[in-house]
Amino acid sequence: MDRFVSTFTNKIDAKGRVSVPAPFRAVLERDGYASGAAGGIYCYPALEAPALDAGGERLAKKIDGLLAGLPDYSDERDELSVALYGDVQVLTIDGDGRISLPESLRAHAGLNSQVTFVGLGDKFQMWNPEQFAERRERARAKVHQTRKLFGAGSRPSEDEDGGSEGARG
Amino acid sequence: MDRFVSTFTNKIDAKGRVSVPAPFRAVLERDGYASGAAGGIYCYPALEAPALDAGGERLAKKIDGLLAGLPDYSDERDELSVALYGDVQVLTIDGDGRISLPESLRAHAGLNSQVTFVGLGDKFQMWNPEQFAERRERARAKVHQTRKLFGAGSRPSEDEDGGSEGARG
DNA sequence: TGCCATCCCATGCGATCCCATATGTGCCCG
DNA sequence: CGGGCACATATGGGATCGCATGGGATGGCA
Repeated sequence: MDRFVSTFTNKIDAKGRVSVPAPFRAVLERDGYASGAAGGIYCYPALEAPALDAGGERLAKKIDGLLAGLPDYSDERDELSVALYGDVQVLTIDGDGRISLPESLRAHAGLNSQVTFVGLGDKFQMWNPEQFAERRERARAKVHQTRKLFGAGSRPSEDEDGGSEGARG
Repeated sequence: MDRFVSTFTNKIDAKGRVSVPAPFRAVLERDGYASGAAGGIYCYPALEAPALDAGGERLAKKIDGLLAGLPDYSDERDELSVALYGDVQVLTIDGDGRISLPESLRAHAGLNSQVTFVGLGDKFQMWNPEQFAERRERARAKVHQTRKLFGAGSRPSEDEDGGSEGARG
């Protein structure tokens, strides 16, 4: 597997450390992260949410690509550069698969005792569990509506609930 | 055969494990699932039914397809990703053809002692047997009615036989 | 020299693997 | 044509491994 999927909630211990979910670590290793050695997790405050974005090399390259698409000295690029690179922290995973989150990052996401890791494919996010619960509800509602858009065009009978009666051949 | 068809009902054991019907396993293997190795079953709560949707690589690609059209760092994409990837669990099939269902998934589908596997072609669903029975009754009634509209009332009572399509009793 | 970050070790719990068993099915042989 | 044997599947239980988590030790930096 090579994508970040599903969600996990882990504890922050007294020293500010938190275990990175094992499946995510596996993805990071495939993504060029040499466990215990050089490399690291790129982590920065999410632009529009009280959460942290994080990922490996692939994420770093994506950010580069995003900036590359903008004219060199545009305001937009400067803003994005500052917003993205400016707050990036390179986190290292210790021998036990844990990272320690700097205070500045914890503050942005409102992290105190627990962290919810949310897989988003190319990257993952770290949330305060409660705030994430809200966000998830919104996201679900949105998918609901988006799905109808998709379903309308393609195969109306194949998706979701109507399918149960298709069991018999 | 390369599609999920028919229905099977298996037990959940004390550890929360349940056997994936052998025919479904066969489909999964053709779909890129390397038994015992990397890969897995992608499983998430169905949006409009108390059931779980599940499938192999083909299903995963479908999910990717939904996101493919959206710009990389838009808020919209993040939101969709949360709902799509965030709720997905990657289940691994053990050496005996069983998966173990996490509590979060079991809760959504109301699964306790038994699971009804329902083939839907590209994917399959997992239901609480009782809830599925209800759902099927409604569906059957609907079909009946629809048939009358078409004037195809040729075999009004013989069709469904109330069969015991479950693998075992 | 004191504080902070990293590393190492210990532990409990849950997940995974492996083996055993029963039952049903298909096949082969008589 | 019928009985028995071999195989596959589903299911239960025990053993083992990995992961998350807590605490102590060690080294670097101020």
